[in-house]
Amino acid sequence: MKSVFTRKIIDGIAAIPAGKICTYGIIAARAGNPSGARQVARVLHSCSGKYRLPWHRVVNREGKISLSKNAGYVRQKILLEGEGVVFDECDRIDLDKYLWWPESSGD
DNA sequence: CTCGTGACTCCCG
DNA sequence: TCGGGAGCCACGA
Repeated sequence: MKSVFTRKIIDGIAAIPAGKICTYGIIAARAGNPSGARQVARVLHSCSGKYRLPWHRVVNREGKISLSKNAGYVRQKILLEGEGVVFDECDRIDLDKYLWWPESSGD
């Protein structure tokens, strides 16, 4: 862990249940930085190779995968499909159905 | 310590 | 409505 902010991001991602997804912005906001969506991505990159996080359950605001075909887009899609997540004709995920929200801890 | 970057997001044209 | 540009903030060198 580097900082609490990063830690919260990791914790938030790790808290995403299978078959569900979350967006960078939400995780960043829950971590304490609504504008830190990019940091989430950064953390993901770091954690994906260091920790064991469900990075594949994290998508952008449109519910789509931000990765490139040559990056890991295919792998992420496969992983999600393997968890029961389905993609629409636009390779998108139904945020209304699969978008999961971190625990508000009762706020 | 300073500079650069990035799996994003929002706003203006 | 679609497209491009700038902002954002933490982490690595």
